[in-house]
Amino acid sequence: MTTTPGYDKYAFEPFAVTADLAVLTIRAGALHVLLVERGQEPYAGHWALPGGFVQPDESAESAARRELAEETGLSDVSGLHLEQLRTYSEPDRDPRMRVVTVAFAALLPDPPEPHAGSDAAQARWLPYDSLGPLAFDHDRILADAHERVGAKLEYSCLATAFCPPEFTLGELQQVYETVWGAELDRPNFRRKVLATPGFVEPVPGGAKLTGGRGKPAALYRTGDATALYPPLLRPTREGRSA
Amino acid sequence: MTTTPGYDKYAFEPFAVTADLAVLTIRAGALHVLLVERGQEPYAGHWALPGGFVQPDESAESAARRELAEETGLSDVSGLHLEQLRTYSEPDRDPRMRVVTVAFAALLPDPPEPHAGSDAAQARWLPYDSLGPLAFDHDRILADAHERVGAKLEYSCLATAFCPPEFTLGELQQVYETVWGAELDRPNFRRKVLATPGFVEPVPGGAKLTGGRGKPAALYRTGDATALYPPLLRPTREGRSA
DNA sequence: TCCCTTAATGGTCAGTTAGACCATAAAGAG
DNA sequence: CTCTTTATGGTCTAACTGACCATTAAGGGA
Repeated sequence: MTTTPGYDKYAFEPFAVTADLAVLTIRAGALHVLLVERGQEPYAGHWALPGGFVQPDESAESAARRELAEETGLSDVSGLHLEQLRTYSEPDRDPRMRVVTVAFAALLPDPPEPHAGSDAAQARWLPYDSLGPLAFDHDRILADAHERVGAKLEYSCLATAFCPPEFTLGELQQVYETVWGAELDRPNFRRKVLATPGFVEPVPGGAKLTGGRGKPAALYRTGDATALYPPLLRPTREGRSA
Repeated sequence: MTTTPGYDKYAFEPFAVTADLAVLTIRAGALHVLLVERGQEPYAGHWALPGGFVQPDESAESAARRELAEETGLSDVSGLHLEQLRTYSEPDRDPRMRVVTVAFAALLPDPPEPHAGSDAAQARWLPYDSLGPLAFDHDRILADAHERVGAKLEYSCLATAFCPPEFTLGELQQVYETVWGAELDRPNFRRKVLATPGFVEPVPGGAKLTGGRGKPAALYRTGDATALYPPLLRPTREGRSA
């Protein structure tokens, strides 16, 4: 197995391939991530993104969805939004061996209590802010996931993936505000969402009443649109084009 | 080496990992792709994206850049834009063995004549339109590359990566038109580009004269901006939000 | 040499959109 | 019963886009 470039083009080193997940949700108005506590070295005691090896008969996407089901304990993850982020392949990302990781982002509506994986690792929802250093390069993967989701909110109808089947426009707005870390004007947000055909559609004859302290809000469901055109741009960030 | 999910989480199958490239350029107003002709089965005689195995001491990015240098014959590829697209890992994408491919898109200004790789495979620039079926799932990879680049032109200053060090606004506009397959209004395009600080900056005291048949165009260089805000959106495509 | 064509550049004008903001309605809390 | 809270509806203005016209400056051909 030579490593000389160009010497034998078909020499190759077998790598381990894993699928790791940045599972995001919004709980109590804050972005939360599903993390597992590592029980062994390296990074014993550190939090890490859930994930596992891709099996011979499955794609990275299949592996990610399987892991998602295992870690969240959800019986049906087929409808959840799962998005491939990118692949991390630096030679020294895992001190034990050469591991190539295909990273995914998953978006969940309500935070179900996490299910302890079969490896007995503790799985918990932790707030995105106030996270210590994660194991391996998972800080970077998580940051990439955050940035990707934030960007996709601009030009896609992805935000409803964070919402339960029926939701109010206030909840939808909170998704944007939480992910972007910025406040939005409520009437303007409302105008934009309702002006986009297929983003949301009103629930036939309902309005949410109890819990809230103010005027009851109308309930909406996810529409059939996937793209948001023109986009809903994040509040101006100075130096964005620098 | 078990494949039973959950049975032994740390069982893993070693995979071959390759980095494949969609090298794009614009030649004579048409989008061209660098392809190599396969000399052996499977897909002997078919065109394929250039690529190769990731070596033990390099990341997928390094491998992609190395392949890029080998296939194009360029001595310095360090300044070229290289972007990771996504990873293709379906179990049956290569009939010979399990191969996981990290795909990249590369953007080149002027089309240098391709360099025959060390495996003696013929490498050629072929027009993006009028391509027959490619080997493996490279059709899909190439389509994904096209879509990604087209999307990034909207909200980034990536277009100059297709241009030589000094270029006219007409050339820059042709990049957009070629990738998007749509015509743009010249004065409006000019207004937008010049209104974005750092997108392009004028060459100190020059104007392009000869070759062209009309009024000589001013020359510009790539600016220091990377993002385009607000974005330069593609002409309205009906059903975009459906 | 003198048009004619071509392409770059400069400008106008109206429709659309986004951001800021005010006003009203409808619930619960005290 | 009034105050607070939240949803909803509406206005107004600046910015931006898209369509379009005008002018300038080159080369080509009669």
